[in-house]
Amino acid sequence: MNNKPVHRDDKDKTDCSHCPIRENSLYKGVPEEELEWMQKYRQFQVVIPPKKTLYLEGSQVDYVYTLYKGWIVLHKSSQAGKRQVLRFSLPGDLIGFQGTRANIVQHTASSLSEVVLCAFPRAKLSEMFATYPNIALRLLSMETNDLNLCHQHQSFGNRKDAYESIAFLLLELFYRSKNQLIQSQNEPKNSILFPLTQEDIGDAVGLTNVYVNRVIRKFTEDGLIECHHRQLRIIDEKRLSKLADFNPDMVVPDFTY
Amino acid sequence: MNNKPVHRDDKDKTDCSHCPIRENSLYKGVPEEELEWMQKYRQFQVVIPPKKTLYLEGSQVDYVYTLYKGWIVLHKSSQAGKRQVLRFSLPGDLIGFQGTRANIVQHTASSLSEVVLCAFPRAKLSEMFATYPNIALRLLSMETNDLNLCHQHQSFGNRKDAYESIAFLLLELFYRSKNQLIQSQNEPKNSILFPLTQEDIGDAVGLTNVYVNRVIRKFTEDGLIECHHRQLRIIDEKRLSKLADFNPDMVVPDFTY
DNA sequence: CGACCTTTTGATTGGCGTCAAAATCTGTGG
DNA sequence: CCACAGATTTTGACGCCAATCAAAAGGTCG
Repeated sequence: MNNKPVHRDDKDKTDCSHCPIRENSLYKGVPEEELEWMQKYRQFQVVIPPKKTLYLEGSQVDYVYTLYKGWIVLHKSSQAGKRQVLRFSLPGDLIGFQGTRANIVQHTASSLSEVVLCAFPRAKLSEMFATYPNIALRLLSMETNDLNLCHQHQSFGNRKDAYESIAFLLLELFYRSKNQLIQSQNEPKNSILFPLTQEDIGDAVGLTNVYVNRVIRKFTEDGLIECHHRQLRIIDEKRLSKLADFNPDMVVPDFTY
Repeated sequence: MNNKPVHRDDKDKTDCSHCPIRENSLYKGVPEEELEWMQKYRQFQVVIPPKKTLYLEGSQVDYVYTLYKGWIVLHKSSQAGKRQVLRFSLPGDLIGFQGTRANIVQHTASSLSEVVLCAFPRAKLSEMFATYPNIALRLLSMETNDLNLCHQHQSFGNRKDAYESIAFLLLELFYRSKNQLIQSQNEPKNSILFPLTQEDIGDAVGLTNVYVNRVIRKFTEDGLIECHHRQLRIIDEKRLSKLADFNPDMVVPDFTY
């Protein structure tokens, strides 16, 4: 994987006015005049090939991104070289908001497939909040949803076994993918595009790729799922949900404001 | 543990104007006029004895709380009855912001010691943001800090072993406690008040109380810590930090705005 | 002082990691 | 369009960290 952050030298930047802003949940239900204001500040579009780094842990990120197309993985690496996946970001998600002083981020963001993002300058956040306070509430809601999902992932630690953890993750991604405002066309009802390797799954739930493989095979043999060619099909959703102690409300975002 | 949420019937509510608002990090550096406005809306103070529930997973929480005194644990319980600790909240922390539609929270908050909280009505958030946009930025920063801490906790899953996880948690709590704006008096430099049981620790890092005990004993024998009578003393901070792959920046909040 | 909670210790078990190697897939260049 | 290199998946054997079960000892509070 190429570790050099993208668009440091401002190439790849193109106008993003053609990205349908309405399709991002951040703007759902926002009055037209607010949208026009937002539109003005969405500075540019970024297109990244698969397996590239959007930004690195410890680097300064002066933009907030909305993911328009493709999957991104947020992760951290330990001294020992092990990787912890924090979250898989799907189209419609907000990325790069978790900066602290001087906009330093604490995690790395990498593309899993080809991705398209729109960038919004963080420096304008203050102005935006002053002009449209409701956007602040909305952003807070999105952060809250992120935190709730993160809490779910924390619970991977005390689940019964590897089967439960992996089943939960698969269902989570299935439902989040189906819940996107931006829908892929020509996709069977029980199937989604799925660009993860078994190692990605392992790094998310805290298992080795070898053991993940054994579990996935078992699920396949038992007729619960099919997972080939970057496509995930949930065959027996009911049984899988029961195994995972899962229900969709646990992972689908929910907006207060 | 008594599972009935407190102050459902509005007892225990007293004026909280004597709680020094300046001591909460939410208000650090906020201009005097904004503070006065905030003060007006802090509705009441809540005092809770140890081991009581502030609010239950799935219930409606119409207030945001700032913790003034004592420790609180945020946790979830699985079908299997196992408990996952999401976070220990220390004085100065914001609690109960993670509500979604209709202010339903996804976790339970319980007191570990006697706690004192100040409550702010969520219904006033919108008004507050419109009046003082900078408070919105500050709240977002606090949420971001929470999320970063949550990401650290996610990484308990792929740490080398139990020693590393527990060492990290102890150091985290030590530094967060020392970093509080509200300082306990008469406290030795290398020691903090520590109301957790070994079972609490286990539920946070994903280990059994039995194994936590073995690790803590080993740390004590090796002269790394002392932990008796609700008091934690870090004896060999350097060695413990190395063992945990820890540095304070990982857990101490950091405000952009 | 007695009931309950928390800590401590020992023996046994098993889920998952580790190591290794083969099979299959994917994408890239000739 | 095929060939080849690297990435990913698959399979097997073996070992260990931490879970589990059980019970005793120490602490705490009414």
